[in-house]
Amino acid sequence: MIQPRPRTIPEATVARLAVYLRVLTSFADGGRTTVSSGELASAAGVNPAGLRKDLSHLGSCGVRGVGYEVRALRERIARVLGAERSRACVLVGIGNLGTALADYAGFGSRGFRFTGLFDAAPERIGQRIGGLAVQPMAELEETVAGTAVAIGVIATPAEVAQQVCDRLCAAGVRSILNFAPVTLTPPPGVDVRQVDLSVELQVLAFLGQQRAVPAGEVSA
Amino acid sequence: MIQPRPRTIPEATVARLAVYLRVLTSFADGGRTTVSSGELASAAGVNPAGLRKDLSHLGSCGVRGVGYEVRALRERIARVLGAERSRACVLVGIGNLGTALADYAGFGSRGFRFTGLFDAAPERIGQRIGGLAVQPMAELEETVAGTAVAIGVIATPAEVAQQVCDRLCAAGVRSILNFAPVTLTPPPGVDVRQVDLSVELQVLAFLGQQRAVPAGEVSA
DNA sequence: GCGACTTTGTTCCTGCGTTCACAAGCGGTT
DNA sequence: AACCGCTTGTGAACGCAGGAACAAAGTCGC
Repeated sequence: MIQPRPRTIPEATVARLAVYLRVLTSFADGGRTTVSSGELASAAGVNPAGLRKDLSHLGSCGVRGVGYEVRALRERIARVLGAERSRACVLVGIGNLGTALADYAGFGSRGFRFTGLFDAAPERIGQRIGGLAVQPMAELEETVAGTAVAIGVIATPAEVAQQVCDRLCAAGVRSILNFAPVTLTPPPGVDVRQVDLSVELQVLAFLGQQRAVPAGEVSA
Repeated sequence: MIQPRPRTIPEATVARLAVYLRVLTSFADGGRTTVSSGELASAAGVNPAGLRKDLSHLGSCGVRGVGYEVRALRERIARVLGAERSRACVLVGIGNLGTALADYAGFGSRGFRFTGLFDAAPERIGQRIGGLAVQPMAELEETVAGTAVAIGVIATPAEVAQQVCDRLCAAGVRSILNFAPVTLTPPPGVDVRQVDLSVELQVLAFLGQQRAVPAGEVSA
C-alpha cells in the first residue's frame, strides 16, 4: 500500500483541518449532503484556495462541478487526524480552570476522554467532576501507565508546572497541553503546546491600540 | 518626534514580546539586573537570534558585551504593548470556563480588569465572582458604553456566540477573544482571536500519532 | 592605553505558508 | 451526443518568518 502523496502535513494545515471537521459536523447535523469549497471556507473563516490546498494534502475526493460530500469528507478528515479513536488524557491541577476543562463536554465528542484528575490540595481529593474523582498526585504515575495516556493537560499554578511536566514525561506522556503561564522545557521527543490567555489578551490589546493610533506614537 | 523605524510589528513578534515580558518580570522579581539574549531566549523557549530580531523592532537598547538591563527592557516592552495602562474587559458567559476566567488573577497583574460579567441564566445573576456581580444580558450595552470596554471575552455555548459577538460589536467593542468552538464572522474593523481547546488537543494528538507511526500509514 | 573577549544589531538566505490564477473534469441541458 | 457552466486541484509567484553568519561596539584585563 504505497502512499504517493507526501505524508508530512504542515502544522498550520492540521489546525485548520480540526476546524473543518467541526464545521462539517455542524453541516452534517443540519442535513447538508454536499458543500463547495467556497461555502466551507466562508464558514471556517479561511480562503477558498487555501482550503482546497489543505484538503489536497489528504488526497482529496471532491467532485468537480459539485463540491465535497459532507459525510465522506468528514470521515476522511477524522481518520487522518485520528479523531475516530478515543484518546486518554490526564488533567493536573483542578482549580477553576481545571474544573472547567474536566467538565467541558466538547472534549468527549471529539475523541478525548479524561482518565485521571489530579491535584495537590488534600481538600480537593475525592471531589467528583464530570464523573471522575480527583486523585492525589501520588497516583499520577500509576494512572498514566495503566490507562495508556496520550496527552497530559497542565492547569496548575505556574510555580509547579515545570515539575508536573517532568513527572508526566517521566511517566511516559509524550504530548502536553499547558495552560500555566510559563514556558515549559520538555525532554526531547515530547510535544508541548502552550495556551496563554494573557498573551492572547495582550496581542488583542496591541492590535487595538495600533488601530486606534495608526500614526505610531510609541513615544519610545 | 520622528519614528525612523518601521512601526509595523509582526503579529508573531507581538505574541513573543508578551512572553518576554512575563519572563523579564520573573527575572526582575528574582533580583536579576541584566540578561543576555541567550539566557532570555532559553527561558522563553525561542532562538537567540530571533529574540534579538524581535527586540530590534522596538529600537532595542541593549548594551553590547553586557546584555539587556532587565527593568529597562521590561518597561520598554510594556510600553510598546500598552501593558502599562489598565484595560477594561467584559466577559459574557459565566459557566465553568467563564468563572475560571473571571477568577484568574493573572489578568489583573498584566493590565486587564473585568468591568462586567454577563450571563443569560437568571440563577447566575447576582452571583459574585472575583469581586464582581454577574449581570443580566440586558445591561451589556450600557456597561460597554459606560466603562470604555476595550476587549470582549466570549465564553458562552457555541450556539449563542455569534449573536453575543454581534451585540458586543454593535455596542462598540473592537477586539474579541472567543472561547466558543465556532468561527465568528465579525463586522469589518473588529479583531477576533479564537482559542479552541479541542483544536489544540487534536493537533497534539495528530503530532503524537505521526510520531508513533512515522511510516505514514494513513490507510486512506 | 591597548588588546582581546563578549554580546548586540543587522544582513543574507533558505524554507514555509498563503494567495492568485488557470487547466482539467464533471453534471446538466439542449 | 455535444456544449456550457461550475467547481476542484495544482502550478507559480509573492510575502513572511526563522536561522545562521558577520560586523559594530562596549567592557574587562593587563
